Amino acid sequence: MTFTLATWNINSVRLREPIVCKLLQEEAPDVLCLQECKSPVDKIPLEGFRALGYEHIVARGQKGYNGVAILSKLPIEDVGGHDLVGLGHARHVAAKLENGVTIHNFYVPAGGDVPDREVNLKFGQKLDYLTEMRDWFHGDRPEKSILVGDLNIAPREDDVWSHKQLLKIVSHTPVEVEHLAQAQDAGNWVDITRQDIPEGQLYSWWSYRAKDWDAADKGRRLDHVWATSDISNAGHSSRVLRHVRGWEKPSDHAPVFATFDL
DNA sequence: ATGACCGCTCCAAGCGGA
Repeated sequence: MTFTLATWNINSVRLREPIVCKLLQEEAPDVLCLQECKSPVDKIPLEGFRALGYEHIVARGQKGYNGVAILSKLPIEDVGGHDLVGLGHARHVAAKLENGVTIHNFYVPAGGDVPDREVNLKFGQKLDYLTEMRDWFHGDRPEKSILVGDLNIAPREDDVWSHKQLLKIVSHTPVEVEHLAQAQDAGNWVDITRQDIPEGQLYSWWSYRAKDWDAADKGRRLDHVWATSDISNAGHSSRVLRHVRGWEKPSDHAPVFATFDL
């Protein structure tokens, strides 16, 4: 079977409901993973999603911050949410499809402004979050699994508009890239997006602050799709829907899609 | 400086985003 999954940081699910519905109508992924819902679960506007065939939803939410949700046309089972680092944040939820594939949806902490844990508590929490991801996957090796989300790190030189200018900017510092690589290695996760699109600059986020995000094109690839090798060894293809960044009242992130032959 | 915006909240100034 062909299975299409998308991940999208939508920066408020209530404000973005119209363009979430537009994406579901135009692209019809089997599963859409959302981050930064910024809503308690019982306040997520589900009716429009249900009307489009997304009747299966698992989510974790909190008021005003964070929040992750998995919308699915296929039946899914809620297989838990991990509160890594004990922050009390809604940053992870997992769901299992009837074919046994597990989907992890993560929203890794952004990490604040200063890339130094001695002066910036949030940066330390981000590194600790990635360390706990590593330890979790090292102790409980994932199989038949897909991991997506806003991981808030652009690991490769061609994942940012200027490697040199971003080396000391949170999201592209060497210490973050190393922590992300260790979490990836611990689970033997394959970077599906870069396996499918190995060459060239590729971004999924552009700041709201730029006057013309498209012309400036100072982006970063913060949103990722990973899979275990039992899934990545079959066929797959990927795309970033850059044009969605230009929709009415947009998120600052574009959705990242992956299609698998399961 | 990428660079002066966006969305949230005890409703409005401050936090967080990255």
